[in-house]
Amino acid sequence: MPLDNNKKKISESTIHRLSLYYRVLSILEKENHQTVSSKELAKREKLTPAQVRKDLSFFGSFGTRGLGYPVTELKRQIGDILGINRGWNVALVGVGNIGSALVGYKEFQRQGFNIKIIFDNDQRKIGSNHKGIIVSDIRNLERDLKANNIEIVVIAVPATVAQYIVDDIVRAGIRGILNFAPVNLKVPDDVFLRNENMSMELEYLSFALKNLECSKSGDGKSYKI
Amino acid sequence: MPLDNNKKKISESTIHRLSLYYRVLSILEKENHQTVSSKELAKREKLTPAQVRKDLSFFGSFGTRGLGYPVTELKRQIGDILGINRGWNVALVGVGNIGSALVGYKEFQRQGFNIKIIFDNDQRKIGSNHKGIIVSDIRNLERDLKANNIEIVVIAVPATVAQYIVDDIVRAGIRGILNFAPVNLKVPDDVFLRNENMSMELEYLSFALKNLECSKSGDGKSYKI
DNA sequence: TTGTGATTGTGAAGGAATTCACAAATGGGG
DNA sequence: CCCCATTTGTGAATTCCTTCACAATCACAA
Repeated sequence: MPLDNNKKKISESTIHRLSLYYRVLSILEKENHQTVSSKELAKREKLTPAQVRKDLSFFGSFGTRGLGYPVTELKRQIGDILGINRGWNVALVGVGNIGSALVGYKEFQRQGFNIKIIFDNDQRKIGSNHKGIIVSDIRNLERDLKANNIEIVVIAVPATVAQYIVDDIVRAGIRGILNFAPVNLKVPDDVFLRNENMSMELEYLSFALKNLECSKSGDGKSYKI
Repeated sequence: MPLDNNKKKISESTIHRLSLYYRVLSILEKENHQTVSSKELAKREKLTPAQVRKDLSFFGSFGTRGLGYPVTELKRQIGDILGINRGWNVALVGVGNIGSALVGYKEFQRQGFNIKIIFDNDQRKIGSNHKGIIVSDIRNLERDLKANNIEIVVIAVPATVAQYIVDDIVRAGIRGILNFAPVNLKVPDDVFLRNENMSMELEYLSFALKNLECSKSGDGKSYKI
């Protein structure tokens, strides 16, 4: 048993919901709301007020009884928890279909993820300009990752080569990887790998539509067959 | 109490795992495996064998005791369950950054999602050719959705206009919507809406890296703080 | 034909996540 | 200055999901 004492377990879903709260709070802030109740927050994300309060309570007491949560302050707090206030240096590997879309994806910058460098192995792409960033040669991956203090790498290369790229990235000391290739990558235990599987939700829709006659269940989260 | 009898509840996570199984089975098929055990299947997706067997058991008995599951047959079965064998007519709204990436995203076609028509409201884009598809005027949305027998619509428009588009889509009778806009959309109860939030996994990485010193827990699914 | 090793399918147990329910706290109004 | 309406924070209860554990079954070999 390692030193697990006085450390609370935070589930993956709680973290994902923090992302949702953050987004809603950004909107509320623009709409000039001073405070927001767990009830309102829940309604905007189709959750329960208790869920919102419990999620937040893992990290502290941010609200005022009788009033709710201070919008701007809570947004800052969640940003701190998620670590997106500080900003991150991100590299992108692969400027194909998906890659080029990600370079211009405003939402990333807005959340503090700054794409500092882009890699590709295609001579025709290397040296070209994408939204102000010159595409680098993948052969200089390790050197350039270090030179740019990259902390997170986004992979948008064909599935067939993704594992080789990941191996190089890990060797370069990167601990955080977001993978868009539709393949399961192997990384050491001390590296965080997350997958973005864009077909998954479509397949869920497909399943839901196919079973339409059986209708949605109450919470919209599960289906009868 | 409605007529819930003899209807099993299938959770969202089970469906998502079916997607994973399907992908692995496609690979195993290419690698000419005849059969696969729950153990092997589990290993390839970092799950437990029991999980694999239970997931499948919700839908039937596809394996042979002592042998495992027949690769090609199981792939077909899961394809049937997910509804991706039959193919779906998909429309895309918005050919910006994300939209144009999705048009060329091979994985969609491979899973039976065929983008038949593309809409935009930008006069400069309407009429232009994207991977063999001529961009249609959003003003003809309802007419063209019906004319093309569209069943699923993918939304890749700016967050500010997404709700208006969705309202139109719902009015046109579409029951399945995949939303890439970073905003929470309202749809009637009988419409299936799924969100693809590409920042979410990056934010999860951010959280994980920020809390690195506290280390990963055993299963890599939760973190101590 | 029968024995053996492997693997499924599944109730039951265990664990995790969500919801409930209420005491504690607060701001505002009279 | 105190009461009331409101909302938080949180143990306890509940629901949901995963894992365990083993009987049932099968292919294959001898």
